[in-house]
Amino acid sequence: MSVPILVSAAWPYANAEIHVGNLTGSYLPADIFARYQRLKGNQVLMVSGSDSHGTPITVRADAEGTTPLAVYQRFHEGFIDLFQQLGLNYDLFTSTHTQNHQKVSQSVFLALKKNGYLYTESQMQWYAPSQNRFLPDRYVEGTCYICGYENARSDQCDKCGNLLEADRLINPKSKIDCSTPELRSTEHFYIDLARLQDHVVDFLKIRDSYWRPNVMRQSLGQILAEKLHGRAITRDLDWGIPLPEEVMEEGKEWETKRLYVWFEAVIGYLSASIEWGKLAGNPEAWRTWWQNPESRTYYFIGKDNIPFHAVIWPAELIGAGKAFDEVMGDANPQPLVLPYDVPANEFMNLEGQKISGSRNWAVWARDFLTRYDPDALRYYLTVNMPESKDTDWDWDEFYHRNNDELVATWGNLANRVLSFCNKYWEGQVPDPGELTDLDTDLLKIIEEGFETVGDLIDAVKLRAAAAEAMRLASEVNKYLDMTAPWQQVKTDKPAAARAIFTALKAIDSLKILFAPFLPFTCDRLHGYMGYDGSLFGTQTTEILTDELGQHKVLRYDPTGATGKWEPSKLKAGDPLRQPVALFKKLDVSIVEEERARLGNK
RNA sequence: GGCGAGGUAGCUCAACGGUGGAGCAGUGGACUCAUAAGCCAUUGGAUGUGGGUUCAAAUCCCACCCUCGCCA
Repeated sequence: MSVPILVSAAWPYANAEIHVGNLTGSYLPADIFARYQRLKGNQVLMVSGSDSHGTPITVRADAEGTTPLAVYQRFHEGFIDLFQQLGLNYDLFTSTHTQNHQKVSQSVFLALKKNGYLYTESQMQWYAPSQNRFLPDRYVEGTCYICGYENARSDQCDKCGNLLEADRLINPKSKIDCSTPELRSTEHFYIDLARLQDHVVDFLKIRDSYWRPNVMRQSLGQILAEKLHGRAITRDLDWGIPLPEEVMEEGKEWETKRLYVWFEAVIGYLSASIEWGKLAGNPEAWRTWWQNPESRTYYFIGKDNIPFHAVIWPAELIGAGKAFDEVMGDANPQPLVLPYDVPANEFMNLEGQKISGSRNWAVWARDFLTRYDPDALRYYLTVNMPESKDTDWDWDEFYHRNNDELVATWGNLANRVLSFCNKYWEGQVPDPGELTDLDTDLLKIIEEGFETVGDLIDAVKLRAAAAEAMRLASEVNKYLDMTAPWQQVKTDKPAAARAIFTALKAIDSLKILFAPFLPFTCDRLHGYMGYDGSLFGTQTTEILTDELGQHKVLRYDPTGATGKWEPSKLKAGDPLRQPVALFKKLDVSIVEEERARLGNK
């Protein structure tokens, strides 16, 4: 039975490079999970994209003297480059700056409106007559009316720390042109979360038994403590998604407003699924994951995003419901599937301190890959993944994990057995004759790994799953020491053949157990074991054009993927190839070299 | 100052109500197929401090101390 599984990975915000903490927080666990489910034969759809709207991007564009579009595109292309290098197999990695996403977001907006979950309200906001536009809070500075500090932001003073009432700021100035702004009333749409609260609480209670406690605490716990209240979903800005035409016809003032980025970015999971279907030539395909009660949707995110994915996004889905299909013009409207799990990770620190891009206290992923291999990074980030609490990236630990576990336990195991076999049986799997209990016991232990490792991945306990696979590799090393084929080969070659056959079969199985974590090296090992073709499909990029311009996407082509989550079927006489070491042993000097890079710009 | 997370073997972390574990490091040993890798044995612990609940607490409750983060 094949289950539809939607793997949603957090949308990286397109105004900064990706560091190792971002990877281990959401993108990497999503890929490991998706690869496992693909090997299992489930119907996997893994989607994400660049979050390309919002004030931080306009601020950066202003600072660099360029456009928000250029800022977003530069980082977006960097993300795609990184994800290819690291083997993150998105079925579609797109962007929120597409015509498709715009239409889907507007449809969710209209569906919420149709169901009565939107209302409008006025608020006072700084307006710059010199530019004919409203200014976001962080664009207005002035003198603090409490402490007299001259560069206080309009909403808050960095000197005395007080929250300020915008209309009492002394000598307000626009940060853009130093002109004097004035307060004007502006009207916005709000989502009526108070009226959706009961539905959201029911949704969360059903999932209480299997969600991570930290996620439950920040969703259900928070709601029960503080209640939900309406939240503005539009703002005065020109970079972002305009309101639907139906709304703009209601009044000219709506033409200058955009959807708030927190409201539309999460809709990306839905819009990307729809875009993927169109690209695959099946525009209805998205319904398999979004309208099928059997479908399971997983959202891999960092802890900073919990309220948006565990509360607000479900509220949007509940509030839109069948009306989404109606707005999109479908004759047989169906409700939308709510999140099955939100396995949010905590944060990864770096050498004992919080990662900080501005202080260059970070290990940048693309920079890392110029010196080390992707599987070495994937392994260390997996065994040190912050699944239940913050963890620490430590270069000395990276060095040890790489050399002592990846190289010594697993890589060396594959290498020693393949080399030995090539030496004495001329590159063929030897005929074992009849297996002894010792042999079948080992093979049984390894076969059980497909259950134990698989169950752990299913439960999104990835670090435990990787540790279990490594433990099984250790079992094979023990078996080899017990049988000692290097001695047997001198006195009893059939016995040596039996041991090497058994070890080869175990390694062939371990190759699959490790594949979700270490796809590059497992694919190479697949070749050394004599197979043609690869375990997984291939990644491709494409440039697409729509009314908003061009956007680059990363896609996944499953054609030619031969990997299956099942024990080895290797048999006597199968040909093998000459192995090359799977992993690079690192010199201890890298620890100090890498530490010296930190904090320097 | 408020909120949150955490303090378990030298290091990184599991156990989260029922005899304190793993990996690495350390020590001793046998082996040599392999990237001087692997294997066997073994030394390390008032689970931050003090109280409480319980037949039973690293685990639940309270106070305090320390670390880190977020907000201020």
